[in-house]
Amino acid sequence: MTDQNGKKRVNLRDVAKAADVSVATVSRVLNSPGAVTEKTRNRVQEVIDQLNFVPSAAARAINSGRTRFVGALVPTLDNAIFARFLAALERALAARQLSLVVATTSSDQAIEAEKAKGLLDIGAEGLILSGITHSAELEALIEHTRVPTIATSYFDGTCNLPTIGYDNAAAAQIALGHLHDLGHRRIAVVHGPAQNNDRTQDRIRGLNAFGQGTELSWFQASIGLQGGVDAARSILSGGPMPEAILCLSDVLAMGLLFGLQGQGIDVPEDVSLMGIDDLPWSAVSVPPLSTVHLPVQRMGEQAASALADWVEHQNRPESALLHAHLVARSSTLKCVRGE
Amino acid sequence: MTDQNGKKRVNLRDVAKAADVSVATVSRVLNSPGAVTEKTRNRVQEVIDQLNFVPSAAARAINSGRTRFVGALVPTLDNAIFARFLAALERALAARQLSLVVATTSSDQAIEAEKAKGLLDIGAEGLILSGITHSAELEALIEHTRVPTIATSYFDGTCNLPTIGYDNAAAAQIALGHLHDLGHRRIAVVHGPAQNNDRTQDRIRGLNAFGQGTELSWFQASIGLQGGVDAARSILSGGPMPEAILCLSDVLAMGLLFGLQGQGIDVPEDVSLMGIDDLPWSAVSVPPLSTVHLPVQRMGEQAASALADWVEHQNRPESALLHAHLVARSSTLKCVRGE
DNA sequence: ATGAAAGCGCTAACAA
DNA sequence: TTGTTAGCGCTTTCAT
Repeated sequence: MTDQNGKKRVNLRDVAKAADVSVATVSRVLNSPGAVTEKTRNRVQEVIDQLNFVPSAAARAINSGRTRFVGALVPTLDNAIFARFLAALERALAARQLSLVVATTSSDQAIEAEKAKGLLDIGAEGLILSGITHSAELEALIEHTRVPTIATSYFDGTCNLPTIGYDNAAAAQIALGHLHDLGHRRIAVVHGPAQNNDRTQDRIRGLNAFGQGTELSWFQASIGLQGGVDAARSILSGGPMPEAILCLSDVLAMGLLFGLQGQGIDVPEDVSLMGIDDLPWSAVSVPPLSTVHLPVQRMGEQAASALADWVEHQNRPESALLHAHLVARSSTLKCVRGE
Repeated sequence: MTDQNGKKRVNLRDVAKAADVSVATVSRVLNSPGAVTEKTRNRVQEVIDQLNFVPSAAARAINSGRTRFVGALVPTLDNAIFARFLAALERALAARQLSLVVATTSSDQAIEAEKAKGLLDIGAEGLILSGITHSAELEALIEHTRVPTIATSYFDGTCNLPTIGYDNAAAAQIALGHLHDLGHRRIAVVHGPAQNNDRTQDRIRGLNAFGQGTELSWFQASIGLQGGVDAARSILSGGPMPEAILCLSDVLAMGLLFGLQGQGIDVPEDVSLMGIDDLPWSAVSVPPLSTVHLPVQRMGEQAASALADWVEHQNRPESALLHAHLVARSSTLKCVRGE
């Protein structure tokens, strides 16, 4: 291979020649230094440094079958929750000498399958997915290639794939439980598109199973901040004001907060507001947002170490449940009925 | 190479044998289909599909020198401005059959250099950097390997590297100009750590050059939202209230907004507030934030196409200046002096 | 402990 | 148009 400029890259043979050893020996000092005399090893290493030799990843991959990179498929980078997850994932992977190739799916299973195939085609040794619901093609692809794959943001001990994540239904129930404890019963629930999002579906399922005399009204918002803002309008124009609003994500809650404030509604005096995620801004908004903390950073770290271990030592990990917990701040207040 | 399971992957030879042609012919239908009879081509293609053959990226890379991926180095994923940029970049690269490997630098030049080297070692064909200030090692690395590299978020026609970005000094001046037009003179400027951030340095430089009777007081905030919140406290306790506050990023402005509101200060009645970036939330906050729109999505697209063209056709791109523009919303108000 | 040599899967001359 | 064959840079037996 020649560089784009023209002078060829230093290769094993060059090093071997310069160090007056065989290519095998050079290869050894690279891969199993213990199998080489210290004297030889030092000499070779010196030449390597001097010649600025970097083994070709491609050639190495072709022989060892290892490419040292994995792929992650997330719905979007435009939501801090995924960005935070990926940041932690990338950091933890890098510590294990693995690179991360990121692909976004726009929550579209067809795109997801296509990009996953693309990642595998270019040699990804493992895959990180979001959620456990995927297209038949993707499932077949994983089944067929047996590529180490971990589903995240979702916990399901019975899933074919190892899952590392939280119990979304429980997280939603924690939120609703908090509102319930404060005495709220008539609660508006705002969620994003549930169609292709099993995390959202699960949260909805969790709320429906909650019971305890709660009276839930449902609002589906479009994705992102603006969806929350619009939902505020829907809620305000859609009959009596609920006692509390539960958003199934912090981004939505932020939109709601702004939407309500824009209409002169005070949170939490006029209505309690809750989110799920615990993004950085939730701690500092005015009022600070009560929410359910989802341990996405830990999820990133655990997914990284589990996938690394699977890829390197064929240890298929067990699913891991990460605990979500309530973060009660001041956007929720005890319910005072009949003013 | 055998798969992690054990059955070996289908290779060119298998296909050739099954289709009863030579490996060269199979290679041709893959790479220059025009050079093969339609009849042969179809037959081979059929076998390829049937055997589910996927060419080995590593083997291809070793011969062609192409790996079809590039690396991007950003300070963090934890700021929407970079996440948005990367999202656009990834999308545009994918459209050109290039994958994106993301690495974060924490705004540390040593980490940046190290990760850049790692990316090159694994075969990155091109690099996207943030800003134009980098460690000597990284500059030497780029110089030496001649790897196509584009600096973003910064425009500098005289830079060694092609830059694709906006004029940070001008962007800051647009913001200050807006405040000036509204009659504000005593203005607090809040910026993040400038040490390793040439974008911030440039914005500061731009403001210093503005003149026109403005009286700037400077506040350095720590990174992120919390930095903005803290800065609000500093400003409030640090002497007379300024007429306006100019934040050198929207994240900081958001922190400021919350910090001020938390102290009972009304924006924009008590003080005008401005940001730079134009993140999604800026349009919907209460009040909506006046800011300077930085075209990061377009930057992602342009960087992708420029880098792709460079990598594929050795066309080194010219630097491109993307225009930032004022987005006046309601967080800024005409200055009323002496109440 | 070291070396020689046989591939890994593919591309690209060169021949036919 | 198609086939033969020589590598690409490395790892890995198998000898020595």
